Amino acid sequence: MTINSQDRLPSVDQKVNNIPLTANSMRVACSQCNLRELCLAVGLDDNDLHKLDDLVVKRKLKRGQQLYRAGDAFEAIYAIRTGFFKTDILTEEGLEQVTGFQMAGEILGMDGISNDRHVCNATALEDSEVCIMPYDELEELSRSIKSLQQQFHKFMSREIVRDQSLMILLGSMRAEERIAAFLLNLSQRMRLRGYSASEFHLRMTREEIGSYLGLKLETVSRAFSKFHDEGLIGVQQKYIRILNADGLKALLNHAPN
Amino acid sequence: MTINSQDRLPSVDQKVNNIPLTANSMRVACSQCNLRELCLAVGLDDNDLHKLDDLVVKRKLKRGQQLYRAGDAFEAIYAIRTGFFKTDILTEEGLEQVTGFQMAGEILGMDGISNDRHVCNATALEDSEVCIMPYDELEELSRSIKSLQQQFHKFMSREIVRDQSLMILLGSMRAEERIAAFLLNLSQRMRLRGYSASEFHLRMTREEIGSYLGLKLETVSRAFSKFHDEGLIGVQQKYIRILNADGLKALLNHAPN
DNA sequence: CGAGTTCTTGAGCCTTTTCAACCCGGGTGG
DNA sequence: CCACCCGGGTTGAAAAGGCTCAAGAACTCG
Repeated sequence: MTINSQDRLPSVDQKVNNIPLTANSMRVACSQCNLRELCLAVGLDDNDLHKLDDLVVKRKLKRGQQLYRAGDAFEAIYAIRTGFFKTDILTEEGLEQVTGFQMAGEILGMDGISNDRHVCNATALEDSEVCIMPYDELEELSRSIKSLQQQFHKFMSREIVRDQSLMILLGSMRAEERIAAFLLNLSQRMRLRGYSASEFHLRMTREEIGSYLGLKLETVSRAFSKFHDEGLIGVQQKYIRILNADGLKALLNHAPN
Repeated sequence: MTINSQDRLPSVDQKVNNIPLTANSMRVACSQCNLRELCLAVGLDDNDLHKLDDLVVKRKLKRGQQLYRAGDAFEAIYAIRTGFFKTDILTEEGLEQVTGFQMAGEILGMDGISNDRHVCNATALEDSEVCIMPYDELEELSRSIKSLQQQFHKFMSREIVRDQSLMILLGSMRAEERIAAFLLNLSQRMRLRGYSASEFHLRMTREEIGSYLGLKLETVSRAFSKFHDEGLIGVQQKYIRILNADGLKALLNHAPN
């Protein structure tokens, strides 16, 4: 069960062959990517897609490998082709705090633009593959391709909005609400990518979930157990089944008290 | 005590007179603005500054007025010339959560880019003045002026980074740490603008502070009182003096336990 | 000057954390 | 091949931090 495959997408594939896909294994064609409707390439025509192709290079990462670290010089942003990442920040006291989990089609690294240095670490939580988009070139290209510019701005703005909903979660929800929201959000993003929305493997530990949600791992574990007992979800370690999505949603709408 | 005045800035003022500043009171010249070193105009040369001038229009707001509301069509972003704003979101349950406080030189409205609708409300907390920058035109102009494009991207990225540090605050600090961090952050931003970093008026209520920091207003009040008793700050309602900034900082670095 | 906010402070309660013990599963090495 | 080890997960009991509720004080604004 993979991403919405090409049948849904405009048939640009015939014209693609002027790009030698095989010659350099690191080369990748946005025009052929089945994620292009999720990614920066949305709305580009064939011609512009090829220009984007020219600056994108691919990189594979093993589970546990870091794509970039806090403090690294900022050189590129990254689109996830396959796999799963977390971003985190080491606080002054040395605790890590997870700031996000990212999956296919999402963009990593935009935090680095502000100071020419990355402010967080990005780590692959499973074997993954990213498209490297050198920032200088992307900036230049987006000056000449209006829809690329617009798309890029939308991605940055979406990141801002995403961060704000996390702020709301952290600022106003109680533990079980946070966890319900987290599961529903994951489920929704899986669906968007054509995977099952009702069962999936968590790629992160309870501790990482807790860090992301501002909770301790024990609290996460307890909430999972409680939801399990109530028949809302099935839990076997990292394997999760959503048994009653409406029940989870009800936890959210209900005022904390 | 106003913003760092023009002595620090390049003397572009002589050439500015081709723009009739007086003719239309709503017209405003970035080239003459003493905030231009903080704002989108950073790094533009005279020529480009004038192009930016052409698209910027000014608007005044009284205390309590809203600049835009959640759901409004997104048409422009706004640079604050003078005054003080909050942004907030109404959650489904009808509670408002404050997502930020903004002051002179900061940009409002970038959340709207992602969906062509604003996702939060922006409200003036004192009489204020903003520069309206119609987004379509700004986008177009930033395709032709590289340093404007770069500056704009940096502002968006800075917003992402800012949101992430708030996430860390909300996710890993205890009440007193949050409040110490909040005061130090305000103080720092006042200093950047040439105001006193050690005494200022809070423009927001305890409830708004609490909402922003994920705390109840009583908790905010208690922390203020405690800091006061410890000689860290002076508090008289909204008038705050920072008496021992290092003492406040020490609260942060100290691991929660 | 009075009404309505906003702020402060106290007491008790509730949620989440802390600390600790234990379990489970998968690898490793004897 | 089994014993052991170790990281990750679960569960319980006690402690703590922040919240709720409530009353009263201080300030603001018409």
